[in-house]
Amino acid sequence: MDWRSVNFDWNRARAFLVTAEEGSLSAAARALGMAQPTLGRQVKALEQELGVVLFERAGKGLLLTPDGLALLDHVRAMGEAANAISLTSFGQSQAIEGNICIAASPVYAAYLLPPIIARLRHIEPGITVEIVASNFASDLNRREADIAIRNFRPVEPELIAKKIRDVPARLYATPEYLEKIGSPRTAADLNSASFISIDRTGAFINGLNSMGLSLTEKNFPIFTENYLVMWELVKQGVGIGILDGNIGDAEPSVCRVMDTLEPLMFPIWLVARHELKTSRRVRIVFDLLSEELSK
Amino acid sequence: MDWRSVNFDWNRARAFLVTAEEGSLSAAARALGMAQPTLGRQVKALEQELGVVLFERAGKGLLLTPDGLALLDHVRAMGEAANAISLTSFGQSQAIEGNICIAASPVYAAYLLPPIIARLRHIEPGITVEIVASNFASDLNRREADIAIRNFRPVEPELIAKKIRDVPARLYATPEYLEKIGSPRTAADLNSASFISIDRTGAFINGLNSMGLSLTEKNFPIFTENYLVMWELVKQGVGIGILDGNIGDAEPSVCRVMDTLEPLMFPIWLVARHELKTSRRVRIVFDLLSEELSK
DNA sequence: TGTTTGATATGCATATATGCATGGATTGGC
DNA sequence: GCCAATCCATGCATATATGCATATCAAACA
Repeated sequence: MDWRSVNFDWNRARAFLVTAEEGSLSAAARALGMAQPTLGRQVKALEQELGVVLFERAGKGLLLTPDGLALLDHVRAMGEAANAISLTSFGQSQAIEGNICIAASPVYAAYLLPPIIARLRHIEPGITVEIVASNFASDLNRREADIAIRNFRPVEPELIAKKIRDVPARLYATPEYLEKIGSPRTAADLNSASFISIDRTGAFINGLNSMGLSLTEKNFPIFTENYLVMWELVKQGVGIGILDGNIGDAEPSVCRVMDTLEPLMFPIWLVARHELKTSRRVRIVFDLLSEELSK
Repeated sequence: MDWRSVNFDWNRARAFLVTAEEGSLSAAARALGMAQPTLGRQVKALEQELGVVLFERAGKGLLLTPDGLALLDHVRAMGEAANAISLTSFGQSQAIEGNICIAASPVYAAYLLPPIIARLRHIEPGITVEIVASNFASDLNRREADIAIRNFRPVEPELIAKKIRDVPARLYATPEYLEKIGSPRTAADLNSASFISIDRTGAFINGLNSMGLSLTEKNFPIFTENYLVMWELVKQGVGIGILDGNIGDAEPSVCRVMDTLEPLMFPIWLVARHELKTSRRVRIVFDLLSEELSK
């Protein structure tokens, strides 16, 4: 076969791809962990090598030329293939040493993961861990994470998912706050209580009312989208918040609100890519997470 | 997006692809026009980078491992895309044939441009060149030229201008002439020297005096508006002339006058129409001029 | 068994690419 | 209209990769 046609610098194609997708050399350099001048020179070199003007240098940022646009599709294909190489080789690597990236919600990342990570580091000191704490489901297929802890059944059919168990969500507040609002014992007693809201859409109210309460918007004077902030507010005695029962029960400064209330149940799913089946490292961490989260 | 998964050395993937397809490092090196040790090191580095053993080193030739085989499909996909990039860009770079008109002063046209044009013709035989040698700024907007070399910042805001660098203007004469006037070493020694003037307005005298000389009209017995004529007069030992230091220094028959004299600095600007951004042909010539004039 | 052939590794001088620091230019906000 | 922020380009010291010459190795063959 004649390989001359692929005999250009492939790294420069990578530079072009990331630059085009990110929109600027600086952003691309940050994404790739390289220096901006390096990427600039690589793109310029690719233009010379291919004899095509890829970008218009336009003061702020770069502008893709029509020629560059025409090439972008093919470069994207290269990137997809490169991604597949990376994922496949990651799965085939039998080395236990290496990095594992775990995605979880901020609450789980802050309160559930630390002791598990500590144990993992003790058992397998060769494994380093990266934690992506986000409320948004990380894209495992793009390797934003290797393992994800989610509270819903994953929709991606190509992913491996394991349901760990159902956990209760309960209401918590400080004893001082509960005393202040008259130590509520029935749902009606909570009609004048303050709740810390964690969404704007009203789904939170509906969820609580489905537990048997009858709350209105006036019960939610405080809003934050951040669960950790909500929890700190609850611990400070500002109002009532809802949280995973296992985490709430472990916090000594708060207590359950109306223990008789039936808790809201939700599932914990552990999700991984197909490489789980071939990579020892992923398997070890997955199994450990599964075991610890079942407790 | 997360680009970490494509952030490995793509050239090493190319090395793996061609090696696997050709069956040996030596054959792959021949196909790619590289040295065999280079390819061997690239493949080895890829194995380390991915944490996968790709080849079994077996005395005669290499043997693909199952892991390597699993990756080969994805690497082939990369190669296919790379091939598409190469073909597409080749088709697009076909359109560079045509004429380019370059405007420059007669001196630059005579002494700076010829080697650059020669190189351009060598690199891009499809491009033909027209040179407008004039002291008057050609009107690019009227397409009197596509690219202009000027010694001042262009005033037209719609033109694209790139400052190449500042060049020194120095005094030159033949060694014989300098000896004849007493080998001048100070500014005062030049008070009886003959200069070849290249303007009538007196700006030339003022320019020289701003360098530290103290000349009067009697020092300018010869006038020509043509720099080339002036330079020939200097080379014939008629008197002292001023010229771009890079051109003057390259002329063996003359030498600098009073080397201690601080040279008069003036800029070189490369100017083009907005078309530069869309025309590969203009871009190629512009970049070449920029590169060569920077030397 | 010795020899030839075609392959992969290694040492070293050199070429090439990279990062850092900085300059220059443009945009957006106050 | 000025200032700050952001982005691209350039110069230079350094790190990295490459090529050449050569050593080493294994298999085929006389």
